[in-house]
Amino acid sequence: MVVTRFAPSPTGYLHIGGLRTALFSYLWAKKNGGKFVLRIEDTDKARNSQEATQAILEAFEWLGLKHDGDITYQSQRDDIYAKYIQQLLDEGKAYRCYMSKEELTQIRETQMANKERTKYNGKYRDFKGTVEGVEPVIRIKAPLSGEIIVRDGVKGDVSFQSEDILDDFVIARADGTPTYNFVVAVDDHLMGINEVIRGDDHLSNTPKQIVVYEALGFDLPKFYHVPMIHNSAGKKLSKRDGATDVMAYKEMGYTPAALLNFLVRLGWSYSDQEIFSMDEMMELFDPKDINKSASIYNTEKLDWLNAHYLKNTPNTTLAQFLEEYDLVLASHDKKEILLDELKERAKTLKEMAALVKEIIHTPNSYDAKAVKKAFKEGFVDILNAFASKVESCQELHLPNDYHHLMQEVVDELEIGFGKIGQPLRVALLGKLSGPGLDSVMAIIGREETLLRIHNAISANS
RNA sequence: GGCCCCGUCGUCUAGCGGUUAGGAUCCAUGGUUUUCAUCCAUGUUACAGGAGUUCGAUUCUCCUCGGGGUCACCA
Repeated sequence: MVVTRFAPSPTGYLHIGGLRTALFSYLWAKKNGGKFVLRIEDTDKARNSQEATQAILEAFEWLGLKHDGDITYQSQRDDIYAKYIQQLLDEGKAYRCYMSKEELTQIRETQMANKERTKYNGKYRDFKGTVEGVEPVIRIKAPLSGEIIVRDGVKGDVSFQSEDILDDFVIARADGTPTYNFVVAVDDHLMGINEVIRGDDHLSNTPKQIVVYEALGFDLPKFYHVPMIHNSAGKKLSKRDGATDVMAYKEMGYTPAALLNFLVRLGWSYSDQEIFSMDEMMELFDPKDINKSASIYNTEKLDWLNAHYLKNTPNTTLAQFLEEYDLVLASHDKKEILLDELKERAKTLKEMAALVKEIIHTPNSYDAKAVKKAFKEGFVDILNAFASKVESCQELHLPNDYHHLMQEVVDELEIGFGKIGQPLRVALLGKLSGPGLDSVMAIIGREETLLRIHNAISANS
């Protein structure tokens, strides 16, 4: 069974890049009828917070990504890690190192001055005694030479020379807490994770983790290192790059379907297909089709996708989404006409909410340019002619009912459609752009239509 | 700097030795629409450079250049 995982450190909100690797992991597990588990990497007590964990969970909830089983918190597994550390100590695969931080720094500085790579010198590798007054760290015995090959499902086989990249790295700090590369390997194994999909910034950590796997006698999982998402400057996307908080996309009015579709196509493709429902993603996603190169984050396509999904969202769902924007449309008798009209025009839910408000609220001002263009000589007569038709007609419900009245005015006065359309538009909406007027009038109704026409005439003549 | 990864339109990408190098987005133009948007049509734009292998390289190899990642008692 395929078991994948998402393993964030809770130092902030869920970030767009993290969400993408989470999505890839989720899809791959689901496609294979496997499990997608969540592990919170909170071993750094100084930097992580409960709120951050909640923020990540909230984002998952919004997007409908469900993890399987209980969440694993690394902070609650100290005894497990201690056991494996002791095992390595007992087997002579790890040792206590009494080097002071000062001495370590000293060595590093010397190495840097000599333009050598910085590495621990192995001073305590074979040391058996103890040193008074120093709390030791525990280091793992890493191979001094030889080759480590990461068999990566995205990048192919990547070969590292031990002497280039390894030294006896710390697996437990002086205070006894274990370090990242150690716990990742232990937990991935213990949690049964056999397919690791993560950012390629971890590729160079992988040899270290392999050292841990091998020291403990664990089988290696399959690795997939997915390329970074870069900002427009070509650098790794970071929190400084503006909208990287997943929940910010909710506020901006994007739907989960659009965001997920956008992200799945960033670094992955399935021939020419652009639109993927969740079901299609689960059916078609395969990490072997992930791109090798980094992609630049650019939301133009997200806007297009969002607009696409809005057009194809049922009105009842749309009405629910819009409740986030203080719009209660459930009881509006013309909500179908309203939403049908607006979902073709809005790129985001936020925009759509604003458009709804523009229609249902009586305009309290008129755009100056629009007034100049539309309220030319004779407009009062035209509007009055139309208003009297509306007044004399009691049964007006559908856009077509209003359209007929406009047509009659146009025919009787022998004018073009624009002659009535422009002033009527400004009267109804306060500006020269917007949805079809017949629909607008059907939505706001006969009384409101008359009110807006009269308001416009008295304010502008 | 060492090590590692990457390099097709502005952007997301297809391509897996022979293609007029395809799609999407963006942008521009035209059409539809009383307006704006949608929608439809059309168009501009790409294989980083250089050697080699081959009858033939975007595709394989090497070098150069460019970009990125990583080098902690952070994760």
